[in-house]
Amino acid sequence: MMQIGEAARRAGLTVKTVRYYANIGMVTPRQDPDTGYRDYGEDDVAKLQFVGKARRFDFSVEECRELLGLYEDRNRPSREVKALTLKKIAEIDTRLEELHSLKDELSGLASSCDGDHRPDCPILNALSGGK
Amino acid sequence: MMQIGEAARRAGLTVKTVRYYANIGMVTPRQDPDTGYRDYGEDDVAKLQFVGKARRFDFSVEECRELLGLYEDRNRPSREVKALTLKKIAEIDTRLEELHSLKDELSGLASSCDGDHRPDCPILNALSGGK
DNA sequence: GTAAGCCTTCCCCCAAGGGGAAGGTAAAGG
DNA sequence: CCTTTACCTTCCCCTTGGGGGAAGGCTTAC
Repeated sequence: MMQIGEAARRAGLTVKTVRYYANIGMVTPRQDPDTGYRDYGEDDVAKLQFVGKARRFDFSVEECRELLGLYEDRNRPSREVKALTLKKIAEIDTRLEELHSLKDELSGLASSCDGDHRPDCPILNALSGGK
Repeated sequence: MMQIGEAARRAGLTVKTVRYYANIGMVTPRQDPDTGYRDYGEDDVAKLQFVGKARRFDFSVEECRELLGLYEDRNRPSREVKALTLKKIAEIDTRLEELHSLKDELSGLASSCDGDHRPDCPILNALSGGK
């Protein structure tokens, strides 16, 4: 059993983040009745690592909570996990397309602009153009 | 001169958003001293359209404020506008790379998972793996 | 007279924590 | 024994870009 600092270090998270996860009921450690200190076990650290990794995969905190539930359920069908993953991939695809088209438009504008000392600027002209 | 609803409609923004831009001092209309109503002119609507479009290009509100300053300065060098645009393009590139690698990793996990009724799930195994 | 459709300010809400204040606790050093 | 150091606790405000809705004021139409 360890204090929050050690648990955070092992999970690669900040203390603030770990405390936040405790507050929202995602990873709830035991609490020492004497000191009031949170007390983390190995299983808690494993959950924190799991959540940290899922967050890095762009899963939201709510999605992490869901994944964590599946993770703890020894009998869940892998179907559910895969569905969440595919949904996340679809979201990433959507965002990729948006960013690609944004980049194309901005690149077009940038290449049409001299970028010198003179005031004429096609970028501003485009931004002020209708719609 | 028009009321906020009409200005918002013309700029393709919500009233809430237009009011927000007034509050943060980005597009500040005249105020009717009798009714207290905001009073927008054609130039204000043009600015709102400008900001709306820049926001759709993923410029932050602060960046929009900067662009708007340049837009209003008839003598600004186009260099400054181009620099902001290139910076934004670089940010988009960074995000694109992040999302690409996320997608690759998630796709790899998803394809290795049967997604059936059985509990074995390589996705969860990967998420619970070290690091 | 009152209902509709504008407008105003004011305040709380979201995600996912970060920053920092004020104060309790435990162990090591002088 | 006292103090410093390094932990820990709760509490509250801040971030982005507004959305939702309450409570109230106006003019116009019926």
